[in-house]
Amino acid sequence: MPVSLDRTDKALLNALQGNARLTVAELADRVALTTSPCWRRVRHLEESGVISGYQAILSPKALGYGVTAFVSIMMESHTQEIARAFEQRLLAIPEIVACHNVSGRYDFLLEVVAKDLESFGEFAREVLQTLPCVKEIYSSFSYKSVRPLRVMSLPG
Amino acid sequence: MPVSLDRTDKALLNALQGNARLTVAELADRVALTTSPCWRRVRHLEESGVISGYQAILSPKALGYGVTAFVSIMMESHTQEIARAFEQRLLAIPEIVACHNVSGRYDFLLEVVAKDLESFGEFAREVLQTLPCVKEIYSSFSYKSVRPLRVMSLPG
DNA sequence: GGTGAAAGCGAGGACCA
DNA sequence: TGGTCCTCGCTTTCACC
Repeated sequence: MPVSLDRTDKALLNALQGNARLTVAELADRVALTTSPCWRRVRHLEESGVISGYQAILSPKALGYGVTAFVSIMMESHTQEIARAFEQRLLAIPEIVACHNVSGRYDFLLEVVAKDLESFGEFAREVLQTLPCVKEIYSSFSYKSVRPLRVMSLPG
Repeated sequence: MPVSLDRTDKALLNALQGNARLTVAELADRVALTTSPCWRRVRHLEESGVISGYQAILSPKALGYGVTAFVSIMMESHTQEIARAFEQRLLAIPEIVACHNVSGRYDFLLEVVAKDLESFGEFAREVLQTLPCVKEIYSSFSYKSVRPLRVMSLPG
């Protein structure tokens, strides 16, 4: 599944991670190519699945979400069906921004946004705690996002 | 800081979170507008900071990163300078995809990618453990990303 | 808030080295 | 692979409702 990338591809990916709206002409400039080969490379990166999509990044603050929390959830049991059903429930909750099934002491790690601490408390009590088969919940709040943009740097 | 959004704005944001490359014409279609007002709305969302940017999303798998780990780090001390310096160190490490300063038992929560478990182990030992003032590290591995795309759903 | 139209530019393809 | 040129359609910005 890994795709081999040369220096130019990596430069393209780094640029597009910073700004997905760059025109092919601007991209071509940055990697010292003309538009055609540049465009072909980008298309190849898309088709090979290296670029899985383009996303507008929203500011939680501007949307009124002052609190970002990381919530670890321990399940009471670990059967396939329970996990699958649980994941479906999680997907339907809009406050959950990201969600991983993880190893270790807890089974799920969620990233949750809320208006403020109070409304997070309400959310935890009324939504998370009432999910079936939840044994334990641990919440940790983000004081600050050290790396505001999720980026996979590709040195190269 | 919160900006008030009507139904149409939310629809635009939901659409752009799914695909930042949608043309204004396509967007206008989806929200039953013509291109001009649609374009004005998008620009307003950008200028008001609701849309903080546009990003190409890369596939860790396609880049050869088979392992995603969440690493919790406990510091030995908590002064401003130490935290600041520590954060600078973290920012320079390309394997770290995301990073938050958090409350609770641990002080930092990192999301890290690695080729495989073995190379993660090496990374943890040789890079993370050798950072100054680290007291304790706890790693948890992602079996599966339940929500592949980070999205803030905006119902309404 | 909304429409329609005009100008300019970028995407995407055909073709060559 | 990379480069040149060409065309269609979209973006962007008018003036106006």
